[in-house]
Parts: sequence; structure tokens; C-alpha cells
Amino acid sequence: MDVLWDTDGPLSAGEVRAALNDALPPPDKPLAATTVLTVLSRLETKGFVSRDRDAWPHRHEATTPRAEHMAELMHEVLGQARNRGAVLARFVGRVTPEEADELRNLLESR
Amino acid sequence: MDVLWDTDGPLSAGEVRAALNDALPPPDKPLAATTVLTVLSRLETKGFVSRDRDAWPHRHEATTPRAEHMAELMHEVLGQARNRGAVLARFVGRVTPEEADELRNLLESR
DNA sequence: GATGGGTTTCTACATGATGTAGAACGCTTC
DNA sequence: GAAGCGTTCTACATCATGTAGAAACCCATC
Repeated sequence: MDVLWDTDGPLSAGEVRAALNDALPPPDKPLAATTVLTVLSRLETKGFVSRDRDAWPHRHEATTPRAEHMAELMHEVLGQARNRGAVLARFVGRVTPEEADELRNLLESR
Repeated sequence: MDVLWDTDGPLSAGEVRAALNDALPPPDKPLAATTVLTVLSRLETKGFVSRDRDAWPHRHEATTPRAEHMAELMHEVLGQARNRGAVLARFVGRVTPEEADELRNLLESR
């Protein structure tokens, strides 16, 4: 499923399958077409993928770009904490120096 | 399971059960003792809880404080991204003003 | 307008995580 | 040594996830 986010091309169909199979370690058997469709459907149900049913074949697209999605996840985690300050402190504590700079810049221009 | 983290008292046993049942909406039936123990065991297996088997009853303790754990989760998410910069940007973009200040402070004294 | 090949839907099955608990044995205390 | 809580082992339901078969479907082409 992760590979689907990587294959973040603007639109797609059973091409997703090809991409996935390409990314697969050679000795593995390729995924069935239905498998890919099933997963795409489930992702659609969860709102991670949107599907254009007017096109043929249907075109699929990630509803939110990966980075956005990641950031959302981080906020979800943070949102569950009662003492966000403490969490943020720990978070910042483990950040690499580069990331720290990055953050400083981002916070400055806000 | 979440409630277990909230009940972050230094040590505990079947007191956890009492705490859980107290937190439960009244109309619910209380949890069986074994249920709580099972969950604690599983948490121990995953390394989230440590158990002092020398004491009787055994004393349980969260291995990492909640805030720490949350911060770890956030880093796990961040770690999975290829373009961390983008993720951080999105993350900071959605942060409340208070949190932004918090972050600035934390980054300053580092 | 019948045929063929990729697309889609529906249904199904295995696996693993999680929530819940019964049966039975163990430790302490009185 | 009996009572009662604690512990272990085993078990079952539910849900998410990965995988795919069967059959209906669409479009291009013959």
C-alpha cells in the first residue's frame, strides 16, 4: 500500500499495477489486477484516493499529497496528547540540527 | 488501551483495572480482571510496559512516559517521508500560534 | 454486431492485531 | 488449609489488510 503513495503520479489506472510490479523484488509473483483494484477501492473508501468514474479506464489520484498526509498524521498524534507542550519539547529534542534550522526558518516566515 | 497510558502512575497491578472501570461509562459492564492482565501482557511483549515479577502482585509501569511516546510516534512518521522538509513545512503550517511560540522557544534554547 | 482483452465489481479467504474473557493454577493472609 | 485476588494459558469475535477468482463490463476492431 505504501508504494501507492510513492507512485504519486497525477492520474492512473491499471498502470498502478505495472508500477507496483516493477517495484517488486523480481522473484516475487506479480500482483493480480484485481488485487490492485481492491486496494484502490478500499483507499477510496477511506478517502485517500479519488476516482474518476467518468473516464475509461477510471483514473485514480491521491486526494492529499504525501507530505500533507504525513503532516496530518503528525498532528493527529499531537492532538491526542493532553500536554502538547511536553510532546513538542520531546519532539524538538530529537530533531537533527538541519531539521532544527529548517523549523526555525519556517517559524520565522509565518 | 489508551486509558492505560493515562493511568500513568508509577507502579500498579489490578489497580489498573479499578482505574479503567472507574473511567468507563457507567452503563458498561466492568472489565474482567483477566482482560486487563492480557492487555498488560501484550503491552509488555511490545515493550510499552515493564513488569516487576518479583513483587506480588506484579507491578506494571509504562516504559516510556506518554509525551515521550508521542514524540517518538511523530518522529516515526517523519522518518518515513522522503522529503522531510516538505512535511515539516506542512506541519508547521497547521500549528496554532501558541504552539508556534512554544516551538520557537524550544528551538532557541537548544 | 460478434470477439477479445483489459477493467471493474463482488465475493472470498488467510493472516494478524485487538478486545474480551473462562478455566485453572499460584501466592498471601488469616 | 481455606478464601480470595493475581496470574497464566487458551479461546473466541471482530476488524484491517493482502491477495485473488468469477463474472459482468466497456471499447476497439474485425
